[in-house]
Amino acid sequence: MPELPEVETVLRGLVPVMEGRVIQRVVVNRFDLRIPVTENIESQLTGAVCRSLFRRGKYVIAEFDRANPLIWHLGMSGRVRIYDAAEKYYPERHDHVQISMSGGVSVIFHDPRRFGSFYLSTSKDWTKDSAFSEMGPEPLDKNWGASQLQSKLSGKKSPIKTALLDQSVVAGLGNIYVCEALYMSRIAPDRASGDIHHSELDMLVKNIKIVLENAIEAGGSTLKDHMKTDGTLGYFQNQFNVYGREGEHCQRAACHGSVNRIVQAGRSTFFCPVCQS
DNA sequence: CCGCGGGCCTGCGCGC
DNA sequence: TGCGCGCAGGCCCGCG
Repeated sequence: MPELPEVETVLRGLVPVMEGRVIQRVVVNRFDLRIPVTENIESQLTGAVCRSLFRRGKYVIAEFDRANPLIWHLGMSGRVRIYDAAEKYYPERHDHVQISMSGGVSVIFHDPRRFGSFYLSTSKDWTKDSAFSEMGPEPLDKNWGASQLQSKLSGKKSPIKTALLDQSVVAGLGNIYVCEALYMSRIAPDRASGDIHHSELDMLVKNIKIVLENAIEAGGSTLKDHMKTDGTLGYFQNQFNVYGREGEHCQRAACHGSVNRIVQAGRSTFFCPVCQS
């Protein structure tokens, strides 16, 4: 799925069609996502005004006037399509939820692997939902820096690659951007988290922010293109330095290394063993 | 408590 | 062309 930048892109596509509008109809085709879709979600959301739509980590949250917040996650394969009033909806396999908004726009949640979620929080306060109780800081928050990261990593023996995937350390990072940020920072992925010097973490934090901001910017332009064509909000192809480039020459001109792939905690890690140490 | 492996699902690309 | 396998950007659970 979608890591933070993709979720942010989806969010930006949804805000203009959902925020401030009334939900006119909800159709759920499948309730058995990894976390089941709330029973009766159709009746709970029909007629509700979407007050605000925002992102936390890899989740999209919608707040309503008369229903508890919607906790929406795209899992690994989740996508969103948008049909405006003039367009015909062409159903596809794995279209699990359709939301019709006032103004005539329909939002489709499509997720082949069904690792995503689409449920109403049991609390009026979304922060009380268990998805967020242990969630770490937002990496793009101005207040998130090397000291905040270091406090989460101190004493940790797990490799830095694995630690950065832990949403309680920092929210929103996934396999791709962790690999990219470590490469940019010249930090080897198998370094013990607790041993990484503050100055290195400072570089790492800066690069995490840069890689995420660049991806969001790329998503923004992709979004513009997609909105003109098929209305799909999903992944966008990005130019990665190491991710998926096993065997290729390191992108750093002066480096004679090549991209290696190893498995850490069951996940592929791509890195250059020459310039990352 | 921590860290890892497995499981949840379907689809895709690869090698044979 | 068909088939089996490995792999996939996430997250939770259980085990050692």
